[in-house]
Amino acid sequence: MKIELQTCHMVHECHICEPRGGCLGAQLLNSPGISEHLKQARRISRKGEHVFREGEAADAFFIVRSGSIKSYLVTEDGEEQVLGFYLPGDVFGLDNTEYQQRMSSAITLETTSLCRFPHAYLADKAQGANLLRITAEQMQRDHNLVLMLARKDADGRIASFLDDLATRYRSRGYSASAFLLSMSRQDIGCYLGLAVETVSRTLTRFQECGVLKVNRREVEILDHETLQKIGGIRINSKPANDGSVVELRSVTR
Amino acid sequence: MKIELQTCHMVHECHICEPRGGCLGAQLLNSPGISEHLKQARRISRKGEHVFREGEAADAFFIVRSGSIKSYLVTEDGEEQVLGFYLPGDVFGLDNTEYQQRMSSAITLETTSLCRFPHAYLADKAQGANLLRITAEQMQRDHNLVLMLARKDADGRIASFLDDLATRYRSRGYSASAFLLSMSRQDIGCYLGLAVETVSRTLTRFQECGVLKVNRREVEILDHETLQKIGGIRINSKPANDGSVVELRSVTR
DNA sequence: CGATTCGTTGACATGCTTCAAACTTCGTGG
DNA sequence: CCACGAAGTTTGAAGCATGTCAACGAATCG
Repeated sequence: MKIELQTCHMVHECHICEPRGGCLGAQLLNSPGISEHLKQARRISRKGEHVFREGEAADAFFIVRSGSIKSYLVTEDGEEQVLGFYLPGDVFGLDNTEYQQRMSSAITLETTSLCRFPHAYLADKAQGANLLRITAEQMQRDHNLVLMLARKDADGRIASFLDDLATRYRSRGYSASAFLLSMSRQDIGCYLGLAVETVSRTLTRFQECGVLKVNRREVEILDHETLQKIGGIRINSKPANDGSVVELRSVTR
Repeated sequence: MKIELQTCHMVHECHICEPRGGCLGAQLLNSPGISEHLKQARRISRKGEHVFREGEAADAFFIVRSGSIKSYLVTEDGEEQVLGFYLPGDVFGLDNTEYQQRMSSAITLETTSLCRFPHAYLADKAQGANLLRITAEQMQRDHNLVLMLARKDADGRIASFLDDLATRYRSRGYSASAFLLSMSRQDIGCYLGLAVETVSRTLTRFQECGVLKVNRREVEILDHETLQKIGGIRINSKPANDGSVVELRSVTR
């Protein structure tokens, strides 16, 4: 099997954001008079380097230009819990404590190019609405993870995970059918609350069923529909409004 | 068994917030010239009434004065996923989409008194820092839930859940050893990703081990230490800083 | 007072973890 | 460039924790 692999490398302009309806990064990058400043804030990290660690002072957030980022927590016993993965176009680093300390750590999964945006900068430009959107997106992601962990079995979690990756790649202009996993089985298991062996076995079984092809980090999705079916339940996008009135009773004292 | 039960009812002043170091509610309530306005915004809901539903337009957030609230999502197949419970002093309703729609539903678990704060009001008073704190707290809670679902077994989840309730009650001036569960076994299971039967069985076993006494909604914790030990791992409060330097490499183009 | 919801308990099935081993790939230093 | 060890991936076997199904008693509600 030889898949036409699409990697995230060498994307040097933020047009990756355009298909998403103009993300924060695009808006900031296109604002007049600041391009030069931002270009100086561009950084490249090699695989396995931390962008920031839990507890550090937070004075900036980031946008992925190319590569990928793993967000994770460390528990008391030294185990890690992966909270999510950030792909090109994703914004991260806005989830800080009230004292502006990092609530999680962020590490590169491969050679990664980032843009760094100082927090103060955001306040100056009154990008409140954008900040709101990023925060809302982050919460939606967290809720989705909770839903997966609480209600789905291994098959459902893996299928949803792959489907989510495919969707995100598509929305950024990459192939949704063939891509390279930048994270290890370990990371996937740690994200989905599964043992590595379960991740591996499930992928193998999916392959045997003809849903996808997988070889190490290379993934080719053959049957998106079935994959989504296996993924099953997800957050209801439409309000569960059955026509009933709001029941909140008001009592003035 | 007859426990001295402490309920949340009849708390009519927000001094419940004081022990927490002055919460948003206390600050807003104590601000000059607005008390009257807020008092008019006080509402009482009976058990099982929605404060808001997923998808509705969001124009206000709330603080629990007495009673308790369940926050939840509805999945495509009509199942619900509980995201959390709010006790007296807790702020909720700030987690909205970028279009100011509710991301989750909120329903009362018992007769509940709330204060309603219009969003516009928050902006006017420049309570940005407080809003930041609430959002950060919300994210911490979400992360904790993810951690529980991904890494803890049934015993650990139940123990952590009870320990968390105890801690929150203590910080609000209630007894941390004896309290009344306002949520059903169903709700607890739906929150922790467990079947009702598992919740029931686990509580029974904890009682047999002498860790606690439980009778329906009445809970008395006999051995906090063991409960915490069972709860096991939690988010590491201290940064995992092993003295290593920040590894982010900067490259100016 | 009957109907319904809630909580408990038992028996059984099973999906996932754990343990173990082998193979492959990767990185590093000789 | 090769050799070696470390790390990542896969596969198998066995054990067990949790879900499912079923039944019953207790509390609650109208």
